[in-house]
Amino acid sequence: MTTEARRRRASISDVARLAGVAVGTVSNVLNRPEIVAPATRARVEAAIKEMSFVPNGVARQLRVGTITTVGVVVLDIRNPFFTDVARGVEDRLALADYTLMLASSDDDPARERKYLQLFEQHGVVGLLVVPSSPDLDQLLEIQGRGVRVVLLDAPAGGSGLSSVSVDDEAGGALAMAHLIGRGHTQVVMLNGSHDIRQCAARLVGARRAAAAAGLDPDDAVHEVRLRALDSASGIEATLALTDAPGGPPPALFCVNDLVAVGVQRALRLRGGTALLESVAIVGYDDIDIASELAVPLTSVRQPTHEMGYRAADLLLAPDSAEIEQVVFAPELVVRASSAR
Amino acid sequence: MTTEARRRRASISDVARLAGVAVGTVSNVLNRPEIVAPATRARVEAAIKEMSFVPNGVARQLRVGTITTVGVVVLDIRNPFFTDVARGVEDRLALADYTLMLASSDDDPARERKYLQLFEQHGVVGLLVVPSSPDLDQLLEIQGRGVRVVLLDAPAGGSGLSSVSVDDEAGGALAMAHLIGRGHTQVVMLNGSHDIRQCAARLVGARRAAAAAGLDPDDAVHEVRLRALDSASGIEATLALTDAPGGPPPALFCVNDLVAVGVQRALRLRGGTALLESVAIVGYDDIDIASELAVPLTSVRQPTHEMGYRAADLLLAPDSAEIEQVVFAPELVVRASSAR
DNA sequence: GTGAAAGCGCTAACAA
DNA sequence: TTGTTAGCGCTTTCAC
Repeated sequence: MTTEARRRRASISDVARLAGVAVGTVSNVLNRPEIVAPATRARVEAAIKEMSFVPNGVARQLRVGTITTVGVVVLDIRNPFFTDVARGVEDRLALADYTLMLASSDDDPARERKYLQLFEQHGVVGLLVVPSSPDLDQLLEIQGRGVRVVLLDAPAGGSGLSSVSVDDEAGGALAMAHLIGRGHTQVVMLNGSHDIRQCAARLVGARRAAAAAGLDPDDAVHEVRLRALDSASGIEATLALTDAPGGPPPALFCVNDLVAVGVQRALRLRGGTALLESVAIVGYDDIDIASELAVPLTSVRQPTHEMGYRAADLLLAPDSAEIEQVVFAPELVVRASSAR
Repeated sequence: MTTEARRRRASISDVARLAGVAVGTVSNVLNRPEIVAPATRARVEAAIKEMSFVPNGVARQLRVGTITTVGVVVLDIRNPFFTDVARGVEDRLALADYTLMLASSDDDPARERKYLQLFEQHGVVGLLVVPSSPDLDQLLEIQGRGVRVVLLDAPAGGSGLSSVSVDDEAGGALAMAHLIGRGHTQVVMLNGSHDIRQCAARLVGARRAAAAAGLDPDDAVHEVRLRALDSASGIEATLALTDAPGGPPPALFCVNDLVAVGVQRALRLRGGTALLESVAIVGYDDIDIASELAVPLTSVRQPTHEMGYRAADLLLAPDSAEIEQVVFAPELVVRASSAR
């Protein structure tokens, strides 16, 4: 009643008092309006409007226990690959009238932990995560507490988690085999940290393809480690390579398209279109603009939308605590960057 | 104690019982471990581990009332412009040890409503939103209930909300003036729905620039409405334009770079590089790959990261319920697509 | 059809 | 230092 009363958000009991009914009745008009008498209902609704009352979802959730939100944690929100996957998740979730909340771990296990904890504490019904480290303990624990967890873009192996991923070794092999088919026997792979599973696996695949072609993997694929998987790192590494005594390598396999974009920029910076056209480049992800680059990019395509969709599917599946591993196959899309 | 007991998640009182202490003590080891005796603390910690207890964040929040999460709602999560802004937000938030949760409204006011409601019910401390409609009522209401709200990429005008935006009219004018400077007196603007403020404003700016150059706006800028702001729509519209009697227009102003990417693809589809090089194209946003397209794209750059950072700044500002409008200036980046 | 009251899991006084 | 207890705002029996 004092002026300071206006500071606090109205609660259900404030509404009840104003309408002259019990809190239970207000709750009823909120949740089962049909069972309350029209007259009281009108009174309550008026009171709700009057106080601009919004039910406290936190309290509701505490009482009811569940919520229809799914948390998604990806490595990098600026990478179209992940947002495309997220879109697939969202599309599937929408069918079931669930909502999605997204967070980006930035490849940092500490941030990942934090977000997982945050989501769990918020009571999400499930978690879709692109793990930033091979350590699945936290996820296993979370699953143990009844939250449904599905690994995204990483195979769960025998860990006890469901997962949806793409065969990265196959993708690496596809890229390397293609380059070898074009006559390259020495390729530089611009790769990320091996702590990132995808990076390690793509290298393994590339080496396997080299071996399969009768080459010595150690000689055929030379790895350069990037400190991040974006175009800036691609520029940096390519500049260094180009300025080194041997000059730029004749063939480059980039662990993702963003890096390849940086490579193209750096090559053009140093030697214009001529230099750019003289090196074979293969990227990974086949993001939207791969086909529109200065030199359209050969890339390994992954079924992003489908991955997200399928992962959400698994998440939403009937309680059958069935653990399932879905592995999609990548596909090589050949364009000018490697096809001269 | 029965087998069914393992079904439910352990609560603080379960832990207390197992450790032989009071719930308050468990709460203390959780929140102020230093004030509890080492011996009891050890006992409690053992019990916590034993039961794999995770505090119920929902209950905590209900009790404590607040939380350090900020909700961000953007129009399209796949548009790099928005994710770059989100990154700016995140960087600022991290400084204050706040976390960000992201959702995409997909330009759909109904979805926006839903997410805003979800975030509010989850008790976020603040909301950063790129509004999908000019109707700010819901946001005003939310702010009225004590949640801090800052508009992103839209000026709040006199509505009573704070906002961080870029002058879209100026951006449209920049693009148009440039094209006029290149000798074009007829430009087609590939635009989105005028319900999207940015789209409407950029057109206004373009017309203003035409008028300023002594041209008749109605004649100089011909608008084509896209149904979405992505490359697919750009392709579709450009194909239609190109196949029409007059052929493709000599100058195109795209409301964003994604659309411009589609334009380039469509032109190449119809007339190869020759056709592509014959039309002047200006995009908007200057996304990362604008400079790496087949024909590097002239584009209007917006300070994305800074926008997000500043918006989060406003959100986090001391309770001084100061309403503030920040407007950044756009900048034209000229590249080959318009510079022949 | 409506009211009263218990309790979801937790924190913060306050007592002991 | 530790225990007890009152509520945070809501839903849901169970009476009336």
